Amino acid sequence: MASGGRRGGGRPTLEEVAARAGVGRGTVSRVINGSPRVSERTRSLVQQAVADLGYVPNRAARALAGNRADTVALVVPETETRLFAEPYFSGILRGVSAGLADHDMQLLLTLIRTSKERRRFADYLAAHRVDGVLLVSVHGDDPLPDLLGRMAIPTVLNGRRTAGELVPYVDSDNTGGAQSALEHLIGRGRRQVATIAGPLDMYVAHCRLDGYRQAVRAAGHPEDDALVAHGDFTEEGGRRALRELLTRRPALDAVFCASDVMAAGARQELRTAGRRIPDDVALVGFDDSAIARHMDPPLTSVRQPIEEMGRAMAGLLMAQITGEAEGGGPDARSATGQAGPHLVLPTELVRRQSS
Amino acid sequence: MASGGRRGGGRPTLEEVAARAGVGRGTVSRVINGSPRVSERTRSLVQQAVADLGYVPNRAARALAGNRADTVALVVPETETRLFAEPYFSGILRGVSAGLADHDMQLLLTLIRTSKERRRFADYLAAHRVDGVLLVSVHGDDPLPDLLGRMAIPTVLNGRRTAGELVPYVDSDNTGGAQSALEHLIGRGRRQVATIAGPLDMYVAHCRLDGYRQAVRAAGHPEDDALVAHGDFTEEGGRRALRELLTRRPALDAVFCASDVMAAGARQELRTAGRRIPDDVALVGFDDSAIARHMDPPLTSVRQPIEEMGRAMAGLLMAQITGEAEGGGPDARSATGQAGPHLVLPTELVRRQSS
DNA sequence: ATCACGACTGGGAGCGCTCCCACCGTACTG
DNA sequence: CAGTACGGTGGGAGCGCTCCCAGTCGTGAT
Repeated sequence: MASGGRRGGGRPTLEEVAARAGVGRGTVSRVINGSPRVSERTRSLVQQAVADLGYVPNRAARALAGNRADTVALVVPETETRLFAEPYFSGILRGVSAGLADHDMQLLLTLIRTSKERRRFADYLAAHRVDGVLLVSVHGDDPLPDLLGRMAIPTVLNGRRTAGELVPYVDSDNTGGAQSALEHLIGRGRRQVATIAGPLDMYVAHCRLDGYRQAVRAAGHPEDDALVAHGDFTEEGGRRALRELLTRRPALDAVFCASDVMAAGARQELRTAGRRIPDDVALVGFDDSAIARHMDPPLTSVRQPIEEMGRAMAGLLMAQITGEAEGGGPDARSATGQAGPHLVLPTELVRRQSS
Repeated sequence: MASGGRRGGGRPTLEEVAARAGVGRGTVSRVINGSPRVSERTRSLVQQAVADLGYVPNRAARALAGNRADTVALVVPETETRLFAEPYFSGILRGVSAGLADHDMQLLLTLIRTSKERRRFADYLAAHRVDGVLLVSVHGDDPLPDLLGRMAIPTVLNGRRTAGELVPYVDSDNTGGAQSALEHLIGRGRRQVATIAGPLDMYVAHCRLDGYRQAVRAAGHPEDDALVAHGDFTEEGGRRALRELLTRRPALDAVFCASDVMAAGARQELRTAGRRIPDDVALVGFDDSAIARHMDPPLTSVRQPIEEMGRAMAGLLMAQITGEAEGGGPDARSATGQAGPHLVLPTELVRRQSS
């Protein structure tokens, strides 16, 4: 009576498909998994049976027998509220999802709230619940990437922690993006271009500041540290930084902000100070978020190819999982403790009325 | 030596824990799953062994043997770009994740890209062995919820499709939110309050328009259909709708928009028309998104308790899965045509300078 | 002391799949 | 014409767990 599964009422099993096709279990498995060691005739026989029965392999059984999971985890530290307010996260998600779909991989989403959860997460992984991990928004001091490395779990970071990142990663060209913003500003005749940089313990902030400096130097402008202020990627930080800048260099005629949110803060402060945008001061942000489009005036900003980054992350991870050497990485190899494969995607300046 | 599992080298199994604790496999299982039919002494013995060995149950094995998955899927139609541009989605995600964490459930994220994928989705679910499904942003004509119902897969919707929604859902009080916005506007002396409603094939748009109408009526204002325009929740739609309104009722002194994005479009058009906000025309949006905070002037908007909605969805789903609602709950069966359990959470008006 | 009856406990029987080895026939080879 | 490769195939042996049925043991009633 109560034989058979209770829920999902009797989906066909491998064995049933085999019986129907008049072959053995092993053969069906081979067909399902695309093994070449099956004759064409048998293959189509099996495929017919699969179609007839509407057979779909049972993931749990597969995972158990195959010692794998067909699942990758996307790990997000929830403390990163910044992340959540932006389309950034959604874009990554989208790209990852698209990149994974081609491989019939599931996407497990893990928000890490507390350090307790972080510890528990290692156990999760240990229990073989995922074949690989994608890490979003890792800080320089995050032990997770290295932990994963030690456990030999394929990992890909979104953005590197330091210049010499060893774990495979996908990043956007932050330095280049900042440079293009500066070239744009300088090209339009701005002489005193200030910048509101992010906190330097974040590598991404470092890069953007670097791009700023390089462009200033390349243009032959004097390098003036008084034109550099730091924010914490928040609006309030942007406001504070702009007040500093205005105090130190009242004659500045352009500000490059390391994020749109800080630019929004800067804009408010500029208006308060009676400066017109872009007439008196040109403003450029970074991220090309919704804020940029809706700001008044609309904000020129550096766009990252977010969705592509997600897709690239999925690709890099799959390459690791399937063990391919993968010709995707331009220079680096994951061979011998050297830098793993990585991708740095180009950014693009989106010009709007603020500059 | 190299015997045992190939990857993640030999995590302890139930059997090993049993051996160490000097008990049987079944007993360990009982302890792990919190069965009461274990003596206190044995329990602590087992717990000690679990701790010593760092045992973590293998999900795949559990899923296979127990015919369940300890996993729920969050399904998002990717066509809803609107969803992705907003913190809405992230908020839901956050709430769901939090609500699920208490139950040790995994969150599987599924973006549905094409209608082909949508059709295959049933198989997908069956094969992937999901214990329940959370559906975000379902349209009125979406067959998925009913399909899931027929397959007896626990489901919770985010927002209902129609007034008489049969599938369990969590929604916010859209009608009430619109009402509070209108009361606010009318309370501040606005006489000709227009609205930019959403497309009426979306129930949420219906509700917000309803709230508008009810409040207008309650205030004793004349019901003027010329004060109602429709947008499609996009910025351009908002612009177009506002132009219509301005043509029909040049003397309007307030606009309630069914979304912040449409409000952003309306704002641009108002400015183009030389109307000052809020002096000439007060503007109120819905969603309290990032745009609202950064708009110029900052936009008064109706906030939904997004994260709580996510949490509530998780809770409702878990109740279904564990069977708490499956006979004892309020009209649990959706198959019988009764309304399933649901929750409608209150909204809150966030006042800013635009009104 | 005997019996019945719970409270606990051990372990067999799978869940549906992959892995892998033995095996089959056939087409070559020497 | 035996010998030797193979491409191709069937099915046994688990993967680590849950379910469930027999025990085993104490206890109270008779």
